[in-house]
Amino acid sequence: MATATSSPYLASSRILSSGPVIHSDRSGGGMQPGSTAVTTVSGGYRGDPSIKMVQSDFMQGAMVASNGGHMLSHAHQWVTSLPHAAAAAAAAAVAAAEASSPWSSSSQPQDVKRNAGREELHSGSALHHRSPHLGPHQTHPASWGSTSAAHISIAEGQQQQQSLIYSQPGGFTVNGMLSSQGGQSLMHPGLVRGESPELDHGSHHHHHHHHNHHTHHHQHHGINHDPHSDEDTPTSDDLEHFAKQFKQRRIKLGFTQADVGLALGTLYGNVFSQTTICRFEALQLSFKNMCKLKPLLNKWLEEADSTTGSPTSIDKIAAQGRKRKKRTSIEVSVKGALESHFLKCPKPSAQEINSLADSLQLEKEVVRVWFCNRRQKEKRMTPPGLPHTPEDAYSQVGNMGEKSDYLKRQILFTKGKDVE
DNA sequence: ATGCATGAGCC
DNA sequence: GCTCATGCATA
Repeated sequence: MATATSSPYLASSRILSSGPVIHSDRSGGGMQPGSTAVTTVSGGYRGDPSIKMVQSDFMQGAMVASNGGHMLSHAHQWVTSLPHAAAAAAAAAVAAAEASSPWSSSSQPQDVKRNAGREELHSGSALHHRSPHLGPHQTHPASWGSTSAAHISIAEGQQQQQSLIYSQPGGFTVNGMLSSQGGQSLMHPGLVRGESPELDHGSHHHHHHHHNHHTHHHQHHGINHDPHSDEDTPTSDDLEHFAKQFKQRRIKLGFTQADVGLALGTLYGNVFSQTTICRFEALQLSFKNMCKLKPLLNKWLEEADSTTGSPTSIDKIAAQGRKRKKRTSIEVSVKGALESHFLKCPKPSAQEINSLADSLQLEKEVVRVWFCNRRQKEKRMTPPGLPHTPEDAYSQVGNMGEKSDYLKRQILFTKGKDVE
């Protein structure tokens, strides 16, 4: 009721019913039989803290890469689950205020938007939970590597200033209800400060290679330039180094990426997922985003190894009641088609998307989102399609001569230091 | 580790 | 509708 998102899927599923309900309807642009995409049906439960944790931890350890194969599913179906009564008291209150939006009925962070608190972080009590396991793992699934366009534009011409400090869905910390241990509700950390004005290029063309994107220099007000200080906009090199360092320390300390994400929540009120931490370590975030997270992670790092004996386990704040569309699995061949279209035209018009969707037998929305994600991927610090296995890396060092400096260092980066 | 998805804010 | 930050679900 409160939020009327512009999501086109609103029509079909709504919140109601208990337990997973499969809706197999779809209006406008539905898939035809023998479609090229499959929407898997499985998960669909609302966030259960414990499960979430387990999943995250598990994720890091196991890495089975076996794919049964895709079956052609008829219509798409997404699961709707009920925001059942298990909601935590505080959360319930917030959640109650809102219950629209196709799949997510979780409360939105409408409380603290950007601009809210921007004071320095006052770490009350540092808590992080250790993961009992600590498994050595890693087997990277080969990326669908065929990505050729490897030009990364770190922060293109248009600046958009996001809300860097909103609380996450589950973290109703803003309302001062951190039901956890110590209780103290933490405010949002301030860190949204100045942007580096020298983020080059405004070029939207990814069809030629630029080099040395990391070679930008900060030309600030002549203050101190301490790469280790979060007072200053770091260079790509700083970030790269920090990321590596961070990962190393984190592992030594015995924390998983998920642990860190949660700890950040307890420390600063901003919970992050395993995904984000992972992407940070792999430099797969935008330059700007990296800069934003660095101070936080740095802070955590300090807290972490200084507190190397503080058990204090926290409870996991969970995102309750989320109904999200099932992830569409796009066939490899179709991906190829999309990819080639992307190379020709990274920003297809609505019409183009429509026809493309039609020819590929995909929903328009799926295609649109695909392009959005693809574009976003292009903007990451680390170009997509880089080797993820030492072998590949070695083979690449051979003909390194033709690659850009940026790519070179990325390759070396992934090759040498990237160990977990 | 990564693919597809959501949503806020901007245009 | 786009970008950008972020994450669930999956491989």
